[in-house]
Formats: sequence, C-alpha cells, structure tokens
Amino acid sequence: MKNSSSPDGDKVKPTRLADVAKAAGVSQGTASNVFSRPELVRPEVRDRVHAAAEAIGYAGPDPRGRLLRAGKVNAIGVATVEPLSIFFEDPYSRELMRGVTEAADAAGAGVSLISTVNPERLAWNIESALVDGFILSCLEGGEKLVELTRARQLPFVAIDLGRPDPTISAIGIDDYGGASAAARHLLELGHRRFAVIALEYDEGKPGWAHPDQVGEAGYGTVRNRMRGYLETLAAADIDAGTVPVWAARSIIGDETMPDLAQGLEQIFAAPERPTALLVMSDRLALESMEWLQQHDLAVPGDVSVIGFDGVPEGAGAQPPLTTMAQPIRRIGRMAAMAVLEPGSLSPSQQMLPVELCLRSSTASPPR
Amino acid sequence: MKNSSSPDGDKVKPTRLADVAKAAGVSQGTASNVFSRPELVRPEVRDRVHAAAEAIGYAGPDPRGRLLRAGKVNAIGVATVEPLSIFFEDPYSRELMRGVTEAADAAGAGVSLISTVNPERLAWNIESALVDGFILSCLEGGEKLVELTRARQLPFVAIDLGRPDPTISAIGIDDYGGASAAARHLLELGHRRFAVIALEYDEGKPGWAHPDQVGEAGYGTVRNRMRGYLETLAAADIDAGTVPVWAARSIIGDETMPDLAQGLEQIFAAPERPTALLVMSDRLALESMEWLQQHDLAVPGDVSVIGFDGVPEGAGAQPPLTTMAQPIRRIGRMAAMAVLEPGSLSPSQQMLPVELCLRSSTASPPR
DNA sequence: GACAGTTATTGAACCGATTCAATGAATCGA
DNA sequence: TCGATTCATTGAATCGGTTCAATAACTGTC
Repeated sequence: MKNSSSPDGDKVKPTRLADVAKAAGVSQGTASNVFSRPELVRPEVRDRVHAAAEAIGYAGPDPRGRLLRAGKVNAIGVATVEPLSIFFEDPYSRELMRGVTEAADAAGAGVSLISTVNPERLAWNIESALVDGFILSCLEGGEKLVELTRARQLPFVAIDLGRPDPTISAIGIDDYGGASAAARHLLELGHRRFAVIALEYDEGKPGWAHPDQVGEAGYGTVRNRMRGYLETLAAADIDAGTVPVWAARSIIGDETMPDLAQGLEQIFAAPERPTALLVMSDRLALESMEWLQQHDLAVPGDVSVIGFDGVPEGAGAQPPLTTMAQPIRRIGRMAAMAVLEPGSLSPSQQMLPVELCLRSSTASPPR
Repeated sequence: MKNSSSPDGDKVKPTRLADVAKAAGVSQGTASNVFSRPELVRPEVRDRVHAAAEAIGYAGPDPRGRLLRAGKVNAIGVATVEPLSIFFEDPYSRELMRGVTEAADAAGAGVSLISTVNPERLAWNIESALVDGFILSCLEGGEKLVELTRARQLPFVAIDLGRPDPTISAIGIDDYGGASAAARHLLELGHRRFAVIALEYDEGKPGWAHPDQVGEAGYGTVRNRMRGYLETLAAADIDAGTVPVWAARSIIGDETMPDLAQGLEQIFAAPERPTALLVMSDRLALESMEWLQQHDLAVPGDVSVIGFDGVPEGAGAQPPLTTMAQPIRRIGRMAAMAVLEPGSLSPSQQMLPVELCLRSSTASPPR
C-alpha cells in the first residue's frame, strides 16, 4: 500500500503540494487553500483535491514550508548546559518546568528541550533551535549560553543568572535575603554553633572554603547566600571565621555524594560540634539529614538542618525539611510568559522573594 | 545601539543573508559559505562578510531557511493527550523521559514536548510539529493521536498502546504475564482473599467492575492485567466472582484521590476483608498503602499490597513497595532510538518483560 | 443587454537559506 | 609560454509552502 515496496534506494521524494495541485488539476494556490483555508474553496473542488492528495499519498502541508512564510514556530526553547535528562531528574528543574509547561499549555505552545553538554554542539544547538524564544537555565556557568542566545535576537529570559547583567532580562530570587532569614531563624531558636554546606562556588573546587574568598566567588548565587548567612551570624556576634564552610560539588543525578559525606565527617569530628546546619540547597540538605541519622545524630534533636529552594521532596522527608522556599513554579510561569509575550516583559530584572517554609527539621538546640 | 529606537511600528524586517551579501559585496552563495562552511572561503573575504554582518545586525543564518533545504530538524517529538506538565509530574512519564532524553542526548538531538489537551488543537499541533519523528505516549485513548501521526508519514513509535495494531510499531510490556506473576507471588505467600484496584477501564467509569465486562474492556492494558490477575487466581481455585474489583479514576496530578478512598472503604467494610491488594499502578498502590495505614491496617502485617510499573518513588515509600517493575527507562531509550534511526526499528511490535521487584509491602497473611 | 457586485481560481512573488555546475583567477609543471 | 590543476567565487535553481493582486466566471438588477 505504501511505497515501501518500490525498488528504489530510498530515493522516493515525498509528494509536495505542487504534485497534488497538478494531480487535481488546480493551481497550487488553490491546493494550498484547501488545506489551510478550506472555506475559500468550493466544496466540489475541495473534494477533488483531497481525493487527489489521498491518491498520491500526500502527507499534508509540510510545516517546514509553512514555517518559512508564517514566521512563528509556536514553541519555546528551554536550554541548559546539563544533559537533557536533568529536566526529569532534578527536583528543582522539574518544578521549574511544571511552571513553564503550565504557561506554555495555556498559550497552546510547545516546549523544546535543548541541551548543550557538548561544548562544540552548544553553538550549533542554540543557533539552529526552532523556537520563538529561549528560557536559559544557567544555574551554573551560563555565560556562554547567554552570549550565544543573544546573537539569535529572539526574546529570552535567564533564570537565576550568576552575575547580574542589566542588559539581559532575568528572573532571580533574593538569595541574600533568603540566606539571611535562614540564619535568623536558627538564631532565634537559640543556636550558636553553626556550619555551612555550600554549593560549589568556583567551578568544581569542593572542600573547605574560606569565608573571605567566597566574598569574591565567581558564581553569584553562592556568593549572595554565603554573605546572607555569614553577615547575619556576624550581626549576632558569631565570628564568621569560626564557622566551618564546606563546599560540596553537586553533580546532579548522582545519587551518592561522597564530597558531602566527607565534609560532614570532618565537621562533626571536631570537638565543638555545630548544632545547626545552614545548607544551600534542599538536595544537599536532604542528603545531609540522611547522613546525620545514619551517624546517630537526631534531626532536629541533636542538629537542626535548614535547606534552600523549597523543592516538593522536602515535604515528604523524615523529618519534613524546613527550608527557604523559592516560588519555583511561579518563576517558570513568569519566564515562559515573558518569552511568549515579549511585550509583557517587566523591567528586565526580576527579584522574587524567598519564604521561610517552616517544617520539622529545625528546633531549639539540645540541652 | 539596537534598532529599538527606530520610529517604525515594529515593522523592522530582520536582516537576511542576502542583505549581508550585498553589504559585503559578495554573492549570497559566498555569504552562506562564510557561515556554514567557512573553510571554503578566503579569510580576507570571510572577515569582510563578518564585519558587514556585524554592522547591519545580522542574527546569523535563520534556522527556518536552513531547515527547508536541509531537511532534518534534529529533534524528536513526544506527544501526549495530557497537559504538558504531566512529563514533570507523573513518575512514570518522568522515568520514561529520562530514557528518551538519554538517547536523544547521545545522538545530539533535541526533544520537543507536544501536548494535545485541546482536541481542536490536537490536529494542528501534530501536523505542525517540527520534528523528525514522534514518540506517542498514548497511555489512554491515543487512537486519534496515532491516526494523526500516521498522516505525517514520519517515523513514530507508540508506547503502551491500548489495542495492539500490527500496522504500527509499538513498544509495550507483558501486561498479562506481569499481572499473573503478581498474583502468583501473593498466592505463594499464602493469601486466599484478594481485592483488585484497577485503572479505569472504559473511559472514566470509576466504581465496581464485573470481571466479565472487563474481559472486553476497550483499553488493552487494563484488560490484560485484569485477565492476568483473575485467571491466575482462578487457577488456584479462587472464584473470580468473589474478588472485589474497584476501578479508580487516575486523574494524574491530582493529589487527593476520592475515588480510590471510596473503593477501599467499601472493600474493607465487607465482613471478609481481603488480605492482599492487587493494584494496577504504583501510584494507586502508594495511595492505597497510605489509606490503609491511616485506617490502622498495617502493611504488610494486615494487608499485603503489590503495585505495577516500578516507578522510583516506590522504593522510598514506607514500607518500600513490592511491585511488578517495567523497564521504563529502557522503553524510553528504545523508543527514542527507533525514532532517530528508523532503520533500526525492530519488528514493529516489541513486548518487554516485567519483573517482580520484591520489597517490603508484601508478606504472608496474618494469623 | 450592459453594469455592478460577488465569489472562486490563478499565477507569480516571496519566505531565508543551501547547493552545485560553471566561471574566473591564480599556481604549477614541463 | 601554454595547458593542466587547484582554489575561490558566482548565479541560479531548489526546498515546500503561503499570500495577494489580478482575472474569470457567475448572479442579480434596472
């Protein structure tokens, strides 16, 4: 029935609209109308064209042709420098994408996932993506990504860009304020001995971090959260120099986190153990709680843990994780809408608040 | 710096390759080569063209133009009849997509998410999707979806299609065998009193189901699993007529499941309570366990529960869920590869095995 | 029977690039 | 110095549609 039995070497060129027009004995213009604006053509002719199309196996107007003339692709691209699977693995990305897809669905648009793990293909993938605009998930090192995207001259929004750049529109959160609130919460519970688990802050250098060097860390999110923690502690007369800070690599999708375990081991081997852990992400916080419990340290009985991000998984943990919640989904929705209607794009830079989400992993210190 | 200050009504037509060519004083062919095959053009000319492009604000070759000529989009489409957000919410879809994206990444291809919630847009979205092929996630009612996709004459694979159709290539699992194995597992533990929680089997009719009617249920997956359960029980001399079967609507993304609770209530209000629950999906199984525990029925102490699917969430539940695990990720990978290299497409119909994943939600019956 | 008014169809231009046979210029060998 | 090569560039065709001004074919009116 199909051309699968024809003896040619896969050279069968697909039938085009022009072929249909010829077969039906009408002009190409009419044939086009039959498919795109049927009301313009007489029913009789319409049927004839449809019949002809059927007869020669026409697959319908090729979107590539249409696209060229019509312009809009009706899809928004989400680009990352991680593997594509991150969108389905990482709780934060997942939640973000829920927001993005909600907005896309509402607008009847599709969503294209674009990965750029391979640095050579990075450029190509961005340059050749068939989308009306981009959302850049540049949680880490998205400089290059931004640069390439800008060249496309399509609307785009950066999520949580490291260093703020007033010339590009970005949606971010109040990292400093959130971290500060986290520290304040623990201080109010009466804690005096802290430790910080940080995200890696300078391109893959896990290990001990000097608070001073972090001040100039390349990656803005980490810098701001760190400053939020330490300055707030300092304001309560806790010397930043005495607070151990461990930067853990956050290889996403990797279940075991040896870095983190190593850090916690050292932190809790010290004579003066901390009673509270300020953790820069929920993922790290969740893993930390697990480690603590495996080492007979009760949460929050012995150690309080506060996370950052507010991913849904935190609520189901044992105990439920207290955290600084970002409006992740809202960020996704806003980003999608900004791309879909560039006009509505608010003042280029958006800084959303972070809220304390009080659950059960924090309490007053023991004794 | 940009044309944003020009006083026209957004009529600025973007600059084209032809403009650049003219500005640089070369032919369009040469200009094209500068961008796509720079090695063919003399460095001197190359620079001149680049300079001209820069000067008039050329955004680089428009992928739409390129596409028309070059053919391949280099992206695979995943279509569903649910909202797009399902890809990030539903554990099964998520796991499937991990597989799909793994394969896509390996091939350097992108992934486009296509939703067809809106039945009017269904056709349009499929017809105008810019992809090289489709993966159809037609877990429910994908008939129409298949039909439309076939019309595109692009390679496509159906995941878990309800009614088997030898003319389309599909990847599915051994529903009958899996269900049978689940029943066998519980029989071997000594259970004799069962209840079945089924997925809805005939387009949104939750409630009690007569095993006989299920035999002809429209939706293949449910029919096969049901037969697997009941025939295996029957082989152990358990009359299918005495086994309560409750079909629960599985509105995806909806947290509370009143249907399910209603069914369980009635099942456990009966004088002869079942000691084992055969559940057709992990999601329903997880919710069932929660319900049971809230009603002081221990799992597996009082009631054993076995799920179906093998989503990652089952492992973290309390107790960890025993289930019939599909090779979900592998299905995703296979589907993606089949679409990316239609040549490698194996015999059109693939039926993958389901494995008993023994965890802690099943045990011998009480007493 | 001529004229205005609809309505359906046509033909050609156009969307923005890539590709390739043909041309021209420069280099090399004998 | 001439013919053979190589290399860079050009011009035109092509990809597969949509759109729109112009035309043709009717309908209805006075």
